[in-house]
Amino acid sequence: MIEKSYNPKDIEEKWYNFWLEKGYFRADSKSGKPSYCIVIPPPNVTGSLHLGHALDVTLQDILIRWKRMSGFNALWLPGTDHAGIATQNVVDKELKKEGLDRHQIGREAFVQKVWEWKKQYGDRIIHQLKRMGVSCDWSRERFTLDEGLSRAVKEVFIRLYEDGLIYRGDYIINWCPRCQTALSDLEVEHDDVKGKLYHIKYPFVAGKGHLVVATTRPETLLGDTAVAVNPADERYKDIVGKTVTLPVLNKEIPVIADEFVDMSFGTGAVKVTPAHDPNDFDIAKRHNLPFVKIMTEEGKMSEGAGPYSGQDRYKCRENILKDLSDLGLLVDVKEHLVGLGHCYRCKTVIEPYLSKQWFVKMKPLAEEAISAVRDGRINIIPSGWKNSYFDWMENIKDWCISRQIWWGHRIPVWYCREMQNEECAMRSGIIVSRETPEACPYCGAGASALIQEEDMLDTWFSSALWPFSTLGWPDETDDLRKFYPTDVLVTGFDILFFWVARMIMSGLKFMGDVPFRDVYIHALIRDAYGQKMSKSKGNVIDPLELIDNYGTDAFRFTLTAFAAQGRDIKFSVDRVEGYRHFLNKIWNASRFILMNIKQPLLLCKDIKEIDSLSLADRWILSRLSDVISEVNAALAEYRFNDAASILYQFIWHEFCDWYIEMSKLTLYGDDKQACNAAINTLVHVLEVSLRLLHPFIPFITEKLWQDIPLPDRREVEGLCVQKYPVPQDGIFNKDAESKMAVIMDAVNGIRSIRGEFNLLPSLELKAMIRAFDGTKDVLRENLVYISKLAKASDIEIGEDIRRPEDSAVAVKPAMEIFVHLKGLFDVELEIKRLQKEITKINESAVFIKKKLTNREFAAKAPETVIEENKANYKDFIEKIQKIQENIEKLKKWGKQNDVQMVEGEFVNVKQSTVRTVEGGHIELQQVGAFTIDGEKIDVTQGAAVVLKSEELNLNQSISCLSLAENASLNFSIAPVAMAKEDINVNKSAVGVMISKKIKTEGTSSLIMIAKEVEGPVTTLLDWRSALAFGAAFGGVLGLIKLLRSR
RNA sequence: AGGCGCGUAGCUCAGUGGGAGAGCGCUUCCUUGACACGGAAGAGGUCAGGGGUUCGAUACCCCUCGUGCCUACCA
Repeated sequence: MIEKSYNPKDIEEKWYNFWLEKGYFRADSKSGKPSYCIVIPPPNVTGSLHLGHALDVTLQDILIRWKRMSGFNALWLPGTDHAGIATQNVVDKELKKEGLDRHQIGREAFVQKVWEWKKQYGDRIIHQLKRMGVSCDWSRERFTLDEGLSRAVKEVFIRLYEDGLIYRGDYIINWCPRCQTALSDLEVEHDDVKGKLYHIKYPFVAGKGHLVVATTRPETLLGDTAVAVNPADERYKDIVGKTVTLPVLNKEIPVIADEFVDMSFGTGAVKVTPAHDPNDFDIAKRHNLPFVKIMTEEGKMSEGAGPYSGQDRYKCRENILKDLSDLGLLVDVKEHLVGLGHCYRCKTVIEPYLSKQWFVKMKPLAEEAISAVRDGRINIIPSGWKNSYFDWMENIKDWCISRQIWWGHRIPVWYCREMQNEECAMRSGIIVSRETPEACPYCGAGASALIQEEDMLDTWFSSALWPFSTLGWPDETDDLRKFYPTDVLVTGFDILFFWVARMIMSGLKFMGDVPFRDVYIHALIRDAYGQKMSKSKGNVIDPLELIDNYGTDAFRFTLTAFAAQGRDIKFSVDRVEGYRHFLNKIWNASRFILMNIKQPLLLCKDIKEIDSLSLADRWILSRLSDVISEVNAALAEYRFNDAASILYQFIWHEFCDWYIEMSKLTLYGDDKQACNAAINTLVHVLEVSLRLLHPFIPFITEKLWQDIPLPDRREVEGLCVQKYPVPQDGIFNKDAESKMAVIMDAVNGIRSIRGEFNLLPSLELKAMIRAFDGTKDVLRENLVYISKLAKASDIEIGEDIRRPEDSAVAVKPAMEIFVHLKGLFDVELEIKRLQKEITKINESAVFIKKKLTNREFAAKAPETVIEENKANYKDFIEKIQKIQENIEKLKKWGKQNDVQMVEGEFVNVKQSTVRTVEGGHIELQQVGAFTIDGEKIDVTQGAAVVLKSEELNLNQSISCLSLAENASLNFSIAPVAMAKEDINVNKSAVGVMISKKIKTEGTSSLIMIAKEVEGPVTTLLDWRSALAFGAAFGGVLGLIKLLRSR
């Protein structure tokens, strides 16, 4: 027997190992099945699992498991990324702890160290992924620095170079002074920072006067080689061509005219620092200005900065401002918001820096990539991201790919120092080669004359090849033939440009085909307040902690349920707990079903072979069929959250709340055949549901599925390789669904009355239902269900039912339900209730009426809409009328139902004792009868308890009176209704309970009876309070006051 | 500066040109033989505000406010 509640820890590791041992995740490059392939966005090898990964892989796993079960040769190719700068930084830090720095130990030793690090910690992320239950083909795991992938990187570099798409040159690049490397534009994060705009005087060399320039970076004036104004600027018309003196350095620089200058900004005059600003660089190129570098790679002032040489860039700013101020050249300082670039790895402020780097020409590559998306060869989902994609692609700039780091792919370039002939010189001695060259291929200089390029490639250069390099490219492998193009790429939008766009470009260039047909872009996960999670903010939720606390399945289901397209996810732990409850529900439903499979097994192989399916059976099978199509459809469109909620709704509210409850009737009944049909249906629906749920919550479904004693089970097989359900696994049956709707209406109607009158769930009700024709027949045929689910032992159904007195009503389409309430009835409450319902319906009715009477509507609205509205209106009006009739009737009754106080007396008292909850005991006195005014009253249910002791508390014995079980009390009392009206009591009151609770097998029901007035006792609704109350006031046997209706 | 998105129940969010849904939370009742990680019944919304298109707008368009993000060379 399985445990009472679900404990994920017991099963996850076991079944993951089972899957691995069976090799279920392995794809077959020779398979004849259609293939389906996803390459994982490779996490950083030194990273650890965060929520973003968790979401990403959960969605991929859902797709892969779904496709695998749906008969595809599914390959999910896993791997990790070497993450050049990030990994290098990590190892740098380690070295620092040892008091070392990578330059001290040298390049080779450092790289060796990183490899060791990778060996030691590189598996961590993989282990963490496995805990997510991912069904990757681990036999194909790749690492971007693997030999094969490195070969692909070299090959791509060389081919791009040969095609003239890679070049080397001096340009302004983004330089991180801390990481000491160039970065691509994408690797710079822009943040608006409060800064200042300084207005500085540049005196004219000839004559008096000066020009005022505005700058946010005064320290760069040391590298100024001109001042620029707009040629159209009237203010400076006569100044162009003059010479000004560069403050502090007293260098003469020209005033030039360039259209770039924005006349409206600052003073309209710009200092030009060609070596430290990309715009100034362009201006300088146009005007042949000199380039003066004033900073070092560490972000300190260099010799070019003259007297400030050696100072930190910010210290220098302070000093220069002071000097300018002293010289009277600083004329104004204004607050100014500056968009500052920061290194995406270390957040250091980026320095635009003139430097010799390698670049990829992007425009030619981008063109094809744009049309691939435009013409639909690649589908971006949600499609809103297409705009961003096009926008970026159409304005793409060349990609700086060289990095001054040691960990990664070294640029396969050598330089010939000798350049002995023209060709060699023409090529600047650049040798691009797959192998280390023995000699210069141009001038024949020997190996000793050749120096290898020190720089490494941007990590994203290798990631861009991931969809084909992992499949074996440049070799023409079976995998490549079979799985390229891959089917879908699942990732967050944060790497759309970094990675997705570049993969598309390189796939098209080198494979001649798109790398994937769909790109599914999911949301980013934020914390409960919508903030991005980051270590520095300390708001990071560790997925492994969630897994430990709630289990992988609950975590996965939460992520899935949240994964609505196009919105960020505000993640909170509470939600995970909620979905764990869902798993517990599944667990217990399974437990119930497995417990009820009776021996010998009567399980049938095919549910369609079972005759004598009941309405409930047919209904749930029909619902199942529908759910199967909906889930498949949702998955096909990447509507993960829809799929999750469809399943949640079905399992919990249809299967558990309705079907399982109904099945109990047949399960515990005498009809063997019906019972067999029910068991088969239960098992069938469970089995199919587990298959349906498997991609979402693989562990619990596998475990439970293994526990089902299926007749044709092959012991060794796992659920994860079973067929994914198709609609034929259910049996669609419209008739059953509409009949069930009638039954549900009836049950809901009765339950509503029970709930609103606060009647005990255990109280058996007596109901009458007025219904006609088909509805009547359906109700009659399925009376047992209504009786069971609504707890109504006595139900009468007919066309000419008349509403009994003291009954509450529920009006449903095609039926009116009356529930006898007898003494429990409260006219006022019922009238209020019904009037409220009328108000509600009336609002809708008025609205529709308005529409229907509008001539334009009748003329222009589509026929179907008009019909629909008419039908709705008719229903509303009928309902309102029926309810109104009921209200009228109630008002009449209300007059007769004056409340009276009646005295009564118990007779034939026998005594017995039961224990109270608190450890005391209650003496029960069995009563043969009960009289009021000498008239003998029958008692239907429960025991009337009279507290007769003078001073009782709960730990003392309480003498009670218990009424005979088979007696009946015709004018029973509505305890709750009374209590709601504030019963008033005084000290002479006697507490009376009519309660089944006191009987061993009983349920509870409570009545406080009171005489005369003094203070409300509304709160005395639970039986312990009642006992206490009775005890406090004491009581006298026989002195009973009853509220009596009529 | 431009672009994109969001604003729906107390919270987190679905959703659609024909008068609004879920989960959690809340209120009341209940230990009935899978489950209190449960069952039953309720309460709760001018669908941010204003204008327009339409027979009809929460949905489509425009504007405003609030909010988040992306891109960008404004010194």
